[in-house]
Amino acid sequence: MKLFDEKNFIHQLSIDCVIFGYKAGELKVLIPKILLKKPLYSLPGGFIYVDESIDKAALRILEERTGINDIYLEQYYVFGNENRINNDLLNNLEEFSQQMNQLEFEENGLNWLTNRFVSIGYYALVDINKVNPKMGEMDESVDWYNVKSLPKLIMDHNEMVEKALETLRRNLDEKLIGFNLLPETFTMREVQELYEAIYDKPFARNNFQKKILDLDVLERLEKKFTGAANKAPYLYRFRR
Amino acid sequence: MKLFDEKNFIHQLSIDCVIFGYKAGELKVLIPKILLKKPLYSLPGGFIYVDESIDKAALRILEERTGINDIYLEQYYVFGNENRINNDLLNNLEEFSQQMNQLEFEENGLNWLTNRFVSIGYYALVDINKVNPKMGEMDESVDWYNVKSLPKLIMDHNEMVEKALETLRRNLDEKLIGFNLLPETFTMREVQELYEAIYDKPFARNNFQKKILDLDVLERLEKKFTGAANKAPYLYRFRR
DNA sequence: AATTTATTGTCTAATTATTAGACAATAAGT
DNA sequence: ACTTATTGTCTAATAATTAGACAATAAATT
Repeated sequence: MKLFDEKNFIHQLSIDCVIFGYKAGELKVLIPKILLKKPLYSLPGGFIYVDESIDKAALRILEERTGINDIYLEQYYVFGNENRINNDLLNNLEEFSQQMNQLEFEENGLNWLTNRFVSIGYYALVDINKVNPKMGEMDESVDWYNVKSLPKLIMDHNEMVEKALETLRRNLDEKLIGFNLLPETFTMREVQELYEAIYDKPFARNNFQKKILDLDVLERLEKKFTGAANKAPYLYRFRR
Repeated sequence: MKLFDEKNFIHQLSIDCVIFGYKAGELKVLIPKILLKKPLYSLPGGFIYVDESIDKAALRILEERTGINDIYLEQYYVFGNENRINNDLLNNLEEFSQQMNQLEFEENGLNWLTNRFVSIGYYALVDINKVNPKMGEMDESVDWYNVKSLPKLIMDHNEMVEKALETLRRNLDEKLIGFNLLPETFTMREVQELYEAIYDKPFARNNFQKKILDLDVLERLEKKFTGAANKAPYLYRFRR
């Protein structure tokens, strides 16, 4: 058995990903549940090969979890407190990966995993419909959680999500990255509801529509007849 | 001789600092010159102890170079291309640190320095008058260079400065951090010239003054009589 | 087929923010 | 007393944002 080969990874450096998705008015985060007696929730993460760029490592980790490889992602912060140690791993060594005990753990050259880690935070924006969440080797399940009601995550991972959301908010208007969270085509109302979910505040419909159209990045397509008893909205597509 | 003790540092992870200062209308960066036959310019950098937070490591490195310990600094980006290897070091092994050769280098357990490195970029803002630039163990000199005319630096360090400047510009208005570059008291003209140096563009004097005063973070002190044949400007101090 | 309902797209007025122009105040030189 | 260069601030012009209004319309209801 060889879960991780220490020779190939940069030690004490990891990547953790906040994967944002959007559905039905809620901004969501993909959270795996780790297979242990006491359920543990953790951001999807991984390590960097010694001959791999950190961006490629993040893309690889994301593809492993989502099956998507042309994902929007951005490095946003490094979490490097001196006490960033995976105590949950230490406390659960015997259960970790098929009841391996401390001795076997060391024999397998896995001791480096119990050291202090510096973690590079990435956040990703995905069309939630395109994602086929895959479990990691140690996971029991993977689920989407509303960013406003996440479970307690290990270490400082809740703080990592918080900071990712702050960065997303700062970048949303400037970089026009929000459309990565929507399907190929969408209505203006869907864009507005997405923005309202991200900023957690309402926008005025008339002015929001003007602001988005003035960006000059949307292409208006045919109307979308929903069957509702009202004027049918246009569909739009993000271009460029 | 023991320059670096590999046991105590996190391997393949480094910190590099872009130290900004301001003088006479010019935004400057502190650049050490490394002691080798061919002169090499490099950002001041260092490594992280295994029991040290990355922020503390950055502060320690900055204090070593500037003598200041209450410095404003901010982590801004991680540079992690797979080819970030210090070729200049590799090519100059025999000169590196008192003519150490490849064999001695290995015997001293310094081989880890020739691996690929991931570097966390920090930028710092200092009052240039308070700084007493100190040379590192391998430096021949340390000098302030105008950010617009830097020498060719090793590896991707020029790119690191460029990205630090972009981040400084993005944060300047939002976080009001520019005053860290000025002495305790200053005139409005000096603030404006600082902003003009950072953004590399002129501002209208009347509106600039209004904008800065409207921030409500400056305290107006006595007038500054310069001896010039014109109205004496007020001195201001940044508060909070 | 006319009427009603809920929503969409857009227009205009009101408000606020930004930019440009102007000028009095003033410290020291002539 | 007059001149010069610069400072501090005011006001008008312009631009951007916000709030209010209303016609258009897809389908259900009468």
